[in-house]
Amino acid sequence: MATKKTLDSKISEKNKQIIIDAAVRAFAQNGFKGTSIKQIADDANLPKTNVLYYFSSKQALYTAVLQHILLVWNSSFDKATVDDDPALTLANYIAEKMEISRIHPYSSKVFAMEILRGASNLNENNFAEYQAWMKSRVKVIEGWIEQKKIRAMSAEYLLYHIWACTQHYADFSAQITGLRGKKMTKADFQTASHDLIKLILTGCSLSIPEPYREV
Amino acid sequence: MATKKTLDSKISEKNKQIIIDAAVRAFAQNGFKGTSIKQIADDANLPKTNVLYYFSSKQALYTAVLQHILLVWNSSFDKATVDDDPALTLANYIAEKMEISRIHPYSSKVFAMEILRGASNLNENNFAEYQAWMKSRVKVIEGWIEQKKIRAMSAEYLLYHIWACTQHYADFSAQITGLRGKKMTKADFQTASHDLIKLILTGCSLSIPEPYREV
DNA sequence: CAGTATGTTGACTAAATGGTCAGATTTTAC
DNA sequence: GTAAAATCTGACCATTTAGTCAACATACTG
Repeated sequence: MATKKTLDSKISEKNKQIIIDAAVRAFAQNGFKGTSIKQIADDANLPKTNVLYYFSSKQALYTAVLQHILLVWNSSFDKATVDDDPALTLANYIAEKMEISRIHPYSSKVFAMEILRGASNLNENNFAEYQAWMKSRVKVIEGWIEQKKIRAMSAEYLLYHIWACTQHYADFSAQITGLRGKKMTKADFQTASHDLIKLILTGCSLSIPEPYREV
Repeated sequence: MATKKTLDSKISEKNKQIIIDAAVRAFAQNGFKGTSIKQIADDANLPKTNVLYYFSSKQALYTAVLQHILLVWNSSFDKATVDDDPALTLANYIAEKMEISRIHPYSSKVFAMEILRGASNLNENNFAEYQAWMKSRVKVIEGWIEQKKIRAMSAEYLLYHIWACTQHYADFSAQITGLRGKKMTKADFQTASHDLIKLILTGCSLSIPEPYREV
């Protein structure tokens, strides 16, 4: 009885991962209701019943997908303090969020859809954690304002605006691609990222830190 | 044969409007696949078959909803020229888009979902029109830059950022409500709007026009 | 007012799909 | 090596739902 019962076997863990990856793509493209288990199973190269062996229902799989997505979304800003430099901290945060949009567009889309639909699948726990994060981050920004390191403004709205802009590049990629006539490359993301950093930092009356200065 | 065949009767027009309104709400909350015709019919207080009398299929109704939404989204910025004042023009545009988010949150959500899912229901025509709009608006902003009325920056990304922030207040309202513990009031929207205008205009090195100065 | 066009509706059908179950196969523990 | 646990899978079922149809009702037109 040395190994814990809850410790998943290698094979179980591997298959769950394959299924979740397929599910993220499918949910992002067709939403919860619009995605069938069969679709996910086909994409994962498994029979439908096998998917249901690992996840007892479509809802359970969807919940697992959401939790999985939340795990990925950590950033250095989570641990920033009032003693850090606001310009560099915010610039790094924006750059990291842009990179997440570039690398995990499907995750971002699933999350966006979940919020659009009313966030009814995010549990109390998720929200409590989120609220605590928000409270502490707002406090850091307000500390910067008190120290006159950054102009007076609403820390809450500032965070919303950073999220909105950075996530836009993942969530609305179809629109952006349609308007430009081609997909944004890695280099385009770099340009957009620096452009956004300049917009927001300048908007906060901060000067642009060295690593983000060139456009 | 005086009246055109295509001219809808009063009763037809009225019912179509009722159905579309119900459909916007339903699609925003459950997505295309997740919404049943019966749901829409119930919400519109009509039998399901009656809905199918006016719209030959769910897809046709959805397409009509999208076209209907696009109609609403005009703004004074559409007709701005390089001779207009950039600060006031952009501030007005942001304020208008914020107001649309406040008043038509369901429309914004349906549109966002459509883009998220790949925009496959927006036809060539829609996109061509959109591209033309974009091209002409970028030209205006670049004109301002040439005249040194506004700092050098990417006009394209600026527009994306304005859309992202303003639409965020409609599309992500569930998240915002969850984080604050209560829904944003009209006054909150006003504050957020002015806050955003200050962020973006300052970010463009523009001073805030009189009507938007107080926070 | 007669006849046609428009609008309304319940009954029905076919397909899709979430989920169950029982039995077969493979892996793991001792 | 053997038994138990974990994994795999096809057959099956109940439900939901988009869309059809035919009959009936109302509005419009000359």
